[in-house]
Amino acid sequence: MKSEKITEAATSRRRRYDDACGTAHALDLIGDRWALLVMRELLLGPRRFAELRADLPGISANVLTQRLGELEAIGVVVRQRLPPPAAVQVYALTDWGAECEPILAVLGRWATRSPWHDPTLPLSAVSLLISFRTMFDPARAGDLRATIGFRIGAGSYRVAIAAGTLAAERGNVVGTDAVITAPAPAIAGVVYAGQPLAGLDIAGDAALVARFVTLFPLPAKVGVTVPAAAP
Amino acid sequence: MKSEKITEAATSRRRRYDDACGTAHALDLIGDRWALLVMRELLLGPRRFAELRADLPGISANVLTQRLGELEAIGVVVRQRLPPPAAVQVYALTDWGAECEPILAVLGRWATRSPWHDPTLPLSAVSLLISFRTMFDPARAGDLRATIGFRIGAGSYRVAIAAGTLAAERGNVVGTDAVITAPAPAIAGVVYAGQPLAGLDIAGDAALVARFVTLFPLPAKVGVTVPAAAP
DNA sequence: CGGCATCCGGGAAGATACTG
DNA sequence: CAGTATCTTCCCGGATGCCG
Repeated sequence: MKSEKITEAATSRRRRYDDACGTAHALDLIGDRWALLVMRELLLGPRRFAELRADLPGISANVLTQRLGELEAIGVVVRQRLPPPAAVQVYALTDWGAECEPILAVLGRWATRSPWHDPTLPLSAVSLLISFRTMFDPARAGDLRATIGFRIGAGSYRVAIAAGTLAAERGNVVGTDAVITAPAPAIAGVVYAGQPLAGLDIAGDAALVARFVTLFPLPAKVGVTVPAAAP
Repeated sequence: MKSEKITEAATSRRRRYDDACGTAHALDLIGDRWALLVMRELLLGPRRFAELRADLPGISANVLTQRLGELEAIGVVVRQRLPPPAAVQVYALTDWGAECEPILAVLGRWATRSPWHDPTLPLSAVSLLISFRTMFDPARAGDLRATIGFRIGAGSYRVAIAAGTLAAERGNVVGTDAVITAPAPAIAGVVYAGQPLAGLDIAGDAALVARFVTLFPLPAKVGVTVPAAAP
């Protein structure tokens, strides 16, 4: 019964591009609305249904259920039941699913050039951390070596910079050089919209944080050359 | 009047993600059905409406009209009227629009690992040429230096390989070391599905073509570990 | 023929309420 | 908390027709 559903969802989708192009096939697999954003929210580790719903503003429960089922059917997401006592169900990316990160990175970099991109909209913690991976500029970091902890809502994360590389992951903040406690949009406002550092709760090396927030330059906006109608 | 339509289409779309994440904004801009594939068809130069429709199997005229209008409104496509005598209208990518190529490349590479990817489906000439850019393996090319011409339907293209780089563009085939005349799916079948070279019409250096078709290895398929239902 | 508007049917997405 | 059921909205796709 379940296997029928798997093959049905994976192979005989109603609306598909009949195209050998890999791009078209990718869109057949993960081109549905919300699909890529669900995968984004799983990039830093397994999540529960309610967490996903809370961090995907505007998704409805039935659509989330449907997307998770389809992503599971194509082998991008697996459903895991944690062992007792915490016998809750979580969703995780498969290895192949996790390989979607370059897709998110390239899409994000392309879109930050858009004249309509608004970095002050709501933002999930995972989005922020992944954006650090995407937008990190090794040249600006130079030989900086530091770790910074983040407390965002109920979650904690750590970012390590060393030898021109950046690692961002879920984890506790003990032993980091500085700890930032703030909502994700507030941090994004400082890093990506030039808002003052004063809005953040910073513990530890404040000078380090002041430098950290300069390591993620946005590409130049495309000129507002939207073709106007000829008079 | 036109400007109203522009701001309407670009800023007040009905169904949008309220998310500062760059990926989400990219999907707001070019996440609609067919949008990326329309951009793909323009990557090798301006095209006319009927050409686009012919190379996007299954798109309907009104959807193509709508997509082109939206892509124009956001500044990704421009409409050009060629000067007389060939006073026809063509659609072209803007500079920003052309920067979508890494998106197509990354999506395509990710999807070729799919167990359901079928390289024998229909394929447009542009898709094939762009796939050469995406899948080219410099290590396999070594110090090969060659040019190959393609006659696909009514169009002609040329691929130049030198110093471990590949260039693929529209252009005539004169002066190339070999010329392949065949439909795009037939060429794709040889390069990506291991079909015999015999099916292609080859003029010039046949040994070069035999090597050329080995320069585009596909990544390993993901194991068929689609989670089965527990018995 | 090229491009666009309009109408219609089907189906996916969105919102809300409800259940184990 | 983790979904399911139901209803509405609206996008996609196909057909037709208008107009240059």
